[in-house]
This record gives sequence, structure tokens and C-alpha cells, in this order.
Amino acid sequence: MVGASPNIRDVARRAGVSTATVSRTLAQPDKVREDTRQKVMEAVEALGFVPNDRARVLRRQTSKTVILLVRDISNPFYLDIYKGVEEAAFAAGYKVLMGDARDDDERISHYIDAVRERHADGLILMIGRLPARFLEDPARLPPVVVASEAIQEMDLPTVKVDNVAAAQGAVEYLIASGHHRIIHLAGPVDDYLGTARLEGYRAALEAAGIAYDPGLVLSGDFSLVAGRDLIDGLLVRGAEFSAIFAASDQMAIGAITALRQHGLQVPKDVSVIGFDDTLIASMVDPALTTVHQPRRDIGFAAMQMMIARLNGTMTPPDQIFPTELVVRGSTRARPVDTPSP
Amino acid sequence: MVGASPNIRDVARRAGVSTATVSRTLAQPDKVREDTRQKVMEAVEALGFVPNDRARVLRRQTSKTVILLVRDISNPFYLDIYKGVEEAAFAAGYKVLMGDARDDDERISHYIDAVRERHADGLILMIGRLPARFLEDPARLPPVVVASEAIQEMDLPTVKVDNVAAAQGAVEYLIASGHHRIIHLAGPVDDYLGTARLEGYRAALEAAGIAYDPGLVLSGDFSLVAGRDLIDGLLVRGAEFSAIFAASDQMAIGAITALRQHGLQVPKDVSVIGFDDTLIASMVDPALTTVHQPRRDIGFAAMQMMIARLNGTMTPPDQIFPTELVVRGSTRARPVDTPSP
DNA sequence: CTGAAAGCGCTAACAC
DNA sequence: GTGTTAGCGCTTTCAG
Repeated sequence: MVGASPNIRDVARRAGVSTATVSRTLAQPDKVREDTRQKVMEAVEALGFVPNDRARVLRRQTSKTVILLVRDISNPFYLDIYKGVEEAAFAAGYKVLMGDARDDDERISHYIDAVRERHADGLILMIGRLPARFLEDPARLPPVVVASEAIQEMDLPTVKVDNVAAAQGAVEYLIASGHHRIIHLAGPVDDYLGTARLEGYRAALEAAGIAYDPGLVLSGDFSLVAGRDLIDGLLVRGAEFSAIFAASDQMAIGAITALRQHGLQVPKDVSVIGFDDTLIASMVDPALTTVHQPRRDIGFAAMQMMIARLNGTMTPPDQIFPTELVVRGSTRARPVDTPSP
Repeated sequence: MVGASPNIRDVARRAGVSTATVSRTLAQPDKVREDTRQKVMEAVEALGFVPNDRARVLRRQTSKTVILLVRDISNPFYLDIYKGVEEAAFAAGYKVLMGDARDDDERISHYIDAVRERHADGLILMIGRLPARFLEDPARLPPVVVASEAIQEMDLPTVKVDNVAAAQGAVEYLIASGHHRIIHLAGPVDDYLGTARLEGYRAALEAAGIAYDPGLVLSGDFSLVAGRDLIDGLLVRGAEFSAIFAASDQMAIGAITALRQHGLQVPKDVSVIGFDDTLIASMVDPALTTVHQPRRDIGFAAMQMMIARLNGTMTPPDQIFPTELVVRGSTRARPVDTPSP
């Protein structure tokens, strides 16, 4: 329908100048005489010229773009991270694209290759593992920064919170409230995030002299559905417990749904703690007690680290952000004076 | 640290062939003799060569990439749309990138320009408006398909549901259950989605002989926070109503939060209907009555339409998908026999 | 089946 | 201040 879009030569011809002048006018207007600039801009406007960024990138050898690869785009946890990344990126003239790994090796490879194919200059990873081919040969990795997660087999620049301490704090709070049989809805236990929070859970138990019962630990993928199904299964099997510590708000909310379906009330019958302090945590009923993470700050710092790497400044040191337990309505003390029936 | 990545010439040199042969080996292996191919592949492997896609695109004049631009990435509604788009894209060898418009003209322009700069071949819009410069001069738009929404001023290929009928059906259900004073939490009323659902609301009222009261219609941006704050404001002002029809699940859930904070119960005191049937609708308590949209199908169809456009096949006709009212626990009949106090 | 060479659209030296 | 020219890395005729 529409004719092929104009290129820099069309503009040059129309303005009666060379392509170099057009390029200069667009990039450094002050290096061009007033009337020349005028002519060029007129031609640009008339033709609706937009420089072909592919050609520009090919020439400049940098795309000023970064890809943010997340574990599961449907977890709202990543949204504020994204915003933090974007803020830092924008300030430095970078663009951000977001990709969904869905915990799938093929997809992960796909995005890593996208960077190697020069679609982007760097990759911010929010996933817990890497396909074997990259572990074997780290030279194949483009510039990478890990945010919130960690790749256990490799020493990559990382921005995160102290997940062990955060989890331990949450579980200690439950124990201090009189709970002893505490379920842990863990993340995938084969990667950092899952194991770190599980470790915190175990540490709190140990500190309180409570024996660790593997039967109380269930592993899921941080999603609503996982939380619901795991707790449902547990209740069907007749397990007994008075509290749940979930490794994400999503799993916590899913768990509450399952508890309700079995006629149990939160926090009257079961106390529940989540992780992340996403927006929905304060909107559900009862509002969720959860571990707050400074998501925006994490994203911002990760992007800054990325920029430092890209600029060749030596690898920046890892950064650890603080967390905070936000107590809301989904937890309460277990009445100690009530004798069991 | 790592040396610059190898290019096609490095591979050619190492394999002792021309760059053309390397290119051919990678693109059409069967057009190359067995032993040549072997030599080339060995060199590729040894060097860890990944073709620079920017250069390839520059030469081929097509990027096989599509950008999906959504209104607000934090609304889970878009996730299944994205999955549908991606499925259709993958089947046809396309990649999908997702951008967040945040209802902001500058961001919208940014993404449209990204396509015009050849980062992508086409744009799937899930936003309700376009910056003026594109309305004035449609030739400036790259290949576009609109999904779920509509740009009122322009006749663009569109995939959506019948929003008027869907909204009308939901409100008729409330009326049939005995509700008369029904709040409508509308979307932005200056674009298609907001006005279409409002129109359905009005039509249902009119059909039942209920006078339209503009004071019962509140406009928000489909978000959780908007739903909560609008209903909160209403209750503070002492408004009376027995039901709410929200233009999104997010607003409905936010509304329920506000109702609770004012001591009102759902559905005992107020019935609530949402729109979209997102995952969370079935997980909250009470589960949300809502209008189901076939999100995945919408996304899939939109991408197929995009591919048809890109292939030059004439502009495909618009597509309308059916919706369905899913009745759950957040609505109930208003007891008619109870005299008002 | 393979190689030489042109060129995608742009930028950056280097001249003038 | 502006033009000429080489070339970013790849694909694709066109010869051979």
C-alpha cells in the first residue's frame, strides 16, 4: 500500500545536501548551519523519515538496549522490578525489553541468543538456573547481571536481598506467636531462591529447638495455582498445622483459597505469611502478613550495575538490600491457654 | 575481557571457504557439499559464532518480530493474550516483544517509532488511543492490528468481543436479581473500552425502565487501586447501592477491599460483578462473578491477522469473539421481602 | 557447488 | 560547515 519508507539518501536528495549532513543534523544539530538544518528538517518532516535503527546499531556497534528475563511474567513481583530497571535505563539512554522464561531451558537459551545476536547489549537475569551449555562455557554468555535470584554454579554480579535471614525472621515471628507445626510452601528447591528460603525456615526451627519435618515442606513454582493445589493436597491427606510460611505472596494467597475451601479460617485456624509484599497482599482479606522487598531499588541497582559493566568499569561488587516483615491480618498468636480438644 | 565476538569472516577464514559459503551452510545446509558443511560447522562451533541478526535484518529487510503494546502491564488480563499471541507467532517463526504503554502518549509514540525504526515488522495494539500525530497522518503508522480494544477515530483491523452486549448481560443479571441502584466502575470514558461497557450498562438500565443516574458511574483506569479508591470515596460520601458492575476484575477486587473496610459484606450487603475472568477472580473470597473473555483466542487471532497483513494478503476482516457471564459467589439476589429499615 | 562482489542504511574519519 | 568515502556484518545475485 504505502511506498517503502524513505531512507537517509531520499532526505539528502530532497534537502540538496549529503547524507552525512543529514546524519549530523539529526545527531548534533549545533554542528550544522542554521539554514542547512532548516532545509534538512523540512525534508525529514515532509518525508516522514525515521532513521533505521538497525543500520545505526550495525555501525555504532551498540544497541543501547537491555533485556530483562524473568521467571514468570505473570507474577506481579516483577512489575516493580521492571519499573526500577526502566528508570535507571531511561536516565542513561537505554531501552528495556522484557522476556518471559517460564522456567524453560529453551526459552532461556532463546533470550540469551537474542543478546548474542546483538538485539541487546546486556541481559538482566531473574531466573534461578542456566542451560548447561552456558554453564560449561561461560564465555558464551553476554554481559549479565542477576537480580533477586542467583545462579549457584556461577559467580555473576548480583543484586538481591538476604533471603536466608528474611525467611528466618518470618518463621521466627510465627514461632514467637506460639506456632510449632509450620508448613513451608517453598520455591523450586533446586535453585537458589528455593533453597535459601528453605534454609532460613530450617534455621528458625533449629534455633527454637523444633525438629525439622520434611513432610511439612512443599515445593512449588511461586504461583497462585501451586499454592492452592499444594495446600489442598495436604488437607486432603489430613495434615495438621497452625501456620504457613509461603515463599511468595502468590502461593500464600493460593494457600488461603484452599484453606477456605476446606472450611478453615485465616488467621483464626491458620496463620499465613507471604513473601514479596506485592500490591495484592494489602488488598486481600485478610490482608497478608509478608516479607517486604525493595523491588524498585533492586531493579534500579541491577540496571546501574549493568551500565557499569557495559562501560567497562570493572565488575561492580554484589549488592544486598534489606527486607522487612510487614505484619497484617493473616497472622495471629496461637492461643496457648486453649487445651487441644 | 572476552575478545570481540567472531563474525562470518572469521568463520570463513578458519574453515577455508568464502563468507558466502558460511552463510549458505547456515541457511540452506542442503545446498552445500557434505564435507564443506562439516568444515564450516566445526569452525562455527569452535569460535562460538552467532550470526549478527542486525546485519541480517538490514539485508533481508524484515525482522520477523512483532511488538505487543499493552495498556498496563500490571493487569493480568494481558498475560493470556500474550500467550495466545506468542503461540501464533512461534508457529510462523515470529518473535514477540511486550511493551508497557502506561496510558502515556510519550511511551506510545516511543513504541510506534521502535517499529518504524525497524526493530519490528508490526505492532499489536491493546490501547484505547493514539497520539494526535498518528491520527492526523495514518501513513505514519506501521502495520497495526488492534486487539481487545479499538481506536475510535480510525478504522484499523481489530479483534475483540462485543463489549456492549457483554456489559449489558452482566447488568441485566444484576437487575434480574432484584438490584436497582447499581454502581458502574467504568474504564476511562474517553476511549472505546470505557464507553462501550458504559453503553451496555445504560442499555440494560433502560430496558428495565430504571432511570440512569450519572452519580452512580465512576471512571477509573482498570486497576486495583482505582477500584478501591473510587468505592471508598463513594462510601465516605454516604452513597447507597446494592450492587457494583466493574469494567475489570482488578477494579472489582479493589472495590471489595473498600467495601470490607467500611464493614460491608459481599455478597450479603453488596453484589459485585467483574470483567475479564482472570485467574485471581476464582481465587478471591468470595469468588468473583465476572464476564469471561477468551483471552488466548483473542491474542492468537490478532497475531494471525498481523501475519496476514505482513504477507500482503489483503486486510483481513474484523473478528468478534463471544463472552460469557460466569456466576460465582460475589453476587446474590436482593431479598425483596425484607422491608427497608 | 563455490567464490567474487555489490549493497542493505547509516556513521565517522578525513578532506576540502 | 559540508562532502566524500569506507565500511559495520551479512545475504544474494551472478559467474564460473
